Formats: sequence, structure tokens, C-alpha cells
Amino acid sequence: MIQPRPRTIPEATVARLAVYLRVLTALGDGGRSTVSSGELAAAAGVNPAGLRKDLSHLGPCGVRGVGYEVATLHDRISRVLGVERSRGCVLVGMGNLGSALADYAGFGTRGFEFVGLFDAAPDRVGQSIGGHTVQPMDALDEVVAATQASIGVITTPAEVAQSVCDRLARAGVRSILNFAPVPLAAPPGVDVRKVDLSVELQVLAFLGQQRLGAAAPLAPVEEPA
Amino acid sequence: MIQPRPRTIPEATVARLAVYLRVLTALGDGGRSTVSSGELAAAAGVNPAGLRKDLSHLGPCGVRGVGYEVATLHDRISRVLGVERSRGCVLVGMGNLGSALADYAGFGTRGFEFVGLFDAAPDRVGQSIGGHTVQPMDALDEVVAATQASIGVITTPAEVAQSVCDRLARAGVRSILNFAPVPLAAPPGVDVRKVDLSVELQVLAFLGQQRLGAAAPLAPVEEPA
DNA sequence: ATGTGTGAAGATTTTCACAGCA
DNA sequence: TGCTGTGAAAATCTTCACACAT
Repeated sequence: MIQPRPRTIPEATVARLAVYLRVLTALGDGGRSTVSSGELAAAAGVNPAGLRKDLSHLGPCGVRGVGYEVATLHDRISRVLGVERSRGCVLVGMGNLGSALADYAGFGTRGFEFVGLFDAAPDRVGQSIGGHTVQPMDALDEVVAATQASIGVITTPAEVAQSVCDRLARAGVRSILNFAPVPLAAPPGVDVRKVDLSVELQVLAFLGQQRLGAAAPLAPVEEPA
Repeated sequence: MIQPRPRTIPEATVARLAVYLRVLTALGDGGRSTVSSGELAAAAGVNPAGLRKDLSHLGPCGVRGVGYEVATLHDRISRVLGVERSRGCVLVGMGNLGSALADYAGFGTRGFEFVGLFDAAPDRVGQSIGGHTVQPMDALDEVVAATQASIGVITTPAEVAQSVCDRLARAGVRSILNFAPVPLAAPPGVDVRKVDLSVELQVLAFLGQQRLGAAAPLAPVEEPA
């Protein structure tokens, strides 16, 4: 049996494919039928050559001298990312951030479906958010088992994030997205991805300050002797 | 005049420095006075050698054979990241996500201060979130000018994100953090950093699915019947 | 002995340049 | 001619191994 493509697509590429997919959807809705790599790259905010390299991981999918067919490329990327199959997600920690995610309609069209919202606080249990009712933590194992949810999202305070991670893993969740500002350890076979909002702000601020420093090199940090 | 250090710290390193800083704060609060690179790395979820390499960008700041002094290292990183100087941030788009950010206390201790919350919807204007009152978009220029805010955060729907970006840039904001799922163009001198929550989920899901595919190579792509 | 600081090797990602096909 | 697909070069980031200070 031949290996038609190397089964490994670089992670950086996968992230960009998701962006291209969004742009293609918008383009298709706008009635466009073809795009060039230059145009698509501009709309996605990346370098054209890089975009072509990314797409090359999916095999040839454009027409030389012409460009890409919007609908075809959209389908191809959808297939690779697995957008078609709906994936159940459970969300733990229904504070502001959790509520924001539960309410965000954009996930539905990307193959994600929230199948359970959980919180430890009794006064949050029973609330309805984004069409779902918040359930107590006790119900977690049962819901994960019943819905075969494969993804868990943690939006709890940092202090309890690890214990929530453990519970999710034990319940059978295989992939975890962690918004709590703390690194999590998970058993082998479960992978954790982290999003740290304050780190993003910090990096942004540093780059801005660095840029200023380069432009007006005054008071160069004054090393403490 | 000599160049004591190359003024450029890799972006990846900056992101991790922010994480180390958080760990060091926790460690200091716990009464610890010294740490080794191994221990700090474990707490931050990174490789020890990488951590040392990261810190090497700040110049020598440990004691060989002993480790790092928690308080000293904390100060050094704070200095470099510019945590000391308070930076004004304005936030545009007070939906769920905007509210979550405005309410998150963690930013204050990292040198960020929200100095203005804005929304275009009349019924959101006047609400109080995280100790601030939501203001109409008309007030934006004035507030940015008065507070010298240097950072803008966009948590609006995608459709209006570009126009908000333009307004922020015109008002004098130099750094923008964009949560809207659309790439933004900004004038030179303004840098934009993007956080795309649905992309994070998509990457996580893909990696999970890829892992499964590798583990149990059944039904290679099997069209949905 | 112990753990930092760092040059060098290795892996990954980005960019370039151009061959090849419509 | 115009734009895709791709090897090769460049830049970047990570990991290793060990000299060196305490």
C-alpha cells in the first residue's frame, strides 16, 4: 500500500489552514469562484509563497496560470481539518470567559458542538447559556460517556485547573484546551493546548516598547551597576 | 559606547518570560527564596536548557551551582518586560468576551490598566463592568488622548473590526490585540497581534484526530456513508 | 559536587527563485 | 503570459553537551 502523502502536516500550517478556510467561506458567500494565491494570502494576512507551500501539503489543488477554485479548495481543507465530522466539546468553568465561548456561534460551523457546560458553583448550575443548561461537576463523567465528547475546554480559575484536567482525562476526553494561566500535566494520550490571554498582551506591549526604544534610544534601561 | 546586550529578544522568549514571571510570583508568595532552572522549568512547563537560554538574554542572573534568587529574577524579568510602568488599555466591544477581559483581575498586576471600555450598542453604554462604565464610541478619541492609552483590544464582531482598528490607530493607539476572526490591516507604526480562539480549537482537534489516525489506521478517509 | 551559561548541532519554519503547466 | 508547485537557501527556534564558577 502506498503512502499518498506524508501524514504529517506541520502544526503551523494547520493553524493557517483554519484561517484560509474562513476566508474561503467569506469569498464563496460573496460569490467568487476562483482566487489566486496572492489574493488569498493578502486576505489571510500571510505571504503568498507560504500559502502555496501550506497548500502543497494537501497535494495539487490549484490550476497553474489561473488560481484556485474557491469551492474545491474549501472542501479540500474542510476534509483535511475534519470539519465535517461534528466533535463534542465540554466546557468547564462558566465565568465570563466560559460564557463567552459557550455563546460564540462561530464554533458550530467549524465542526464543534458544545455538549455540556459545567461549573462547581451551585448558583451557576441551572443557568442557561447559548442554549445549554449549566450542570454540576458531578454530571461530567456521565455526559462525556453519553456524548462521546472528545474535547474539553478549561476556563476555571488557575487553582482548580489541574484537578479539572485530571477529571476530564479520567472521563475520557482526549484533547484539552486550557485557558487557565497555569501549565497542566496530563496523562499520556491526552494532549493539552494552552491559550494565555495575559501573555499575549504582555508580548504585544513588549514589542511596542521595544519598537519605541529603537526609534528613540533615550535612557537605555540604565543597568543597575 | 558598547552594546551591553543585543537589544532584540526573540519573540518566543518574551512569551515564556511572561510565564516565568507568573511562576516566580507564585513561588515568592509561597516563601521560596531560590530555585533551580530544572524546578522553574518544570513549573513553567518547558525544557530546563531552554529556560536557561531564555534567561541568558537578560545577562547572567543566577549563581552557578546554586540556582536563581526568586526575588532578583522576578525583578529582572519585570524590568525587561516593562511590567513596572502602567500601560493604559482601551477595550472595544463589550460582549461576553470583552466583559470577560475587562473583569479579569490578572491584568492589573502585569502592568496593564483598562482606562476605557467602549461599545457601539446604546443599551450597553452606561453598564458597569469591572469597575468601569461602558462609553459610546464617540468618546474614544478623547479618552485615548487624555489617558495616553497605548494599547487597544478589539472584541467586536468581525464585520466592524477593521473600522474599529482604523479608529484606534487614528486615535493614537500603537499596539492592537485583535480577537475578531479576521485579519486586520493597520498603518505602519501600529502593530497588530491576533488571537483566534476557534483556530486554537481547530488545531487541537486536528492533532487529536491525527494521533488517532496514526494509532489505529482503519478506514483511512472513508467517505461519510 | 552542583547547576548555570553558552557555543554548537539539530529541527523546524519562512522565504526565495524558478521550473512547469495552462 | 500568469500563476501554481517545489526544491534549495535563509532565518529561526530548540535541544544538547560541557566548560566554568561556587
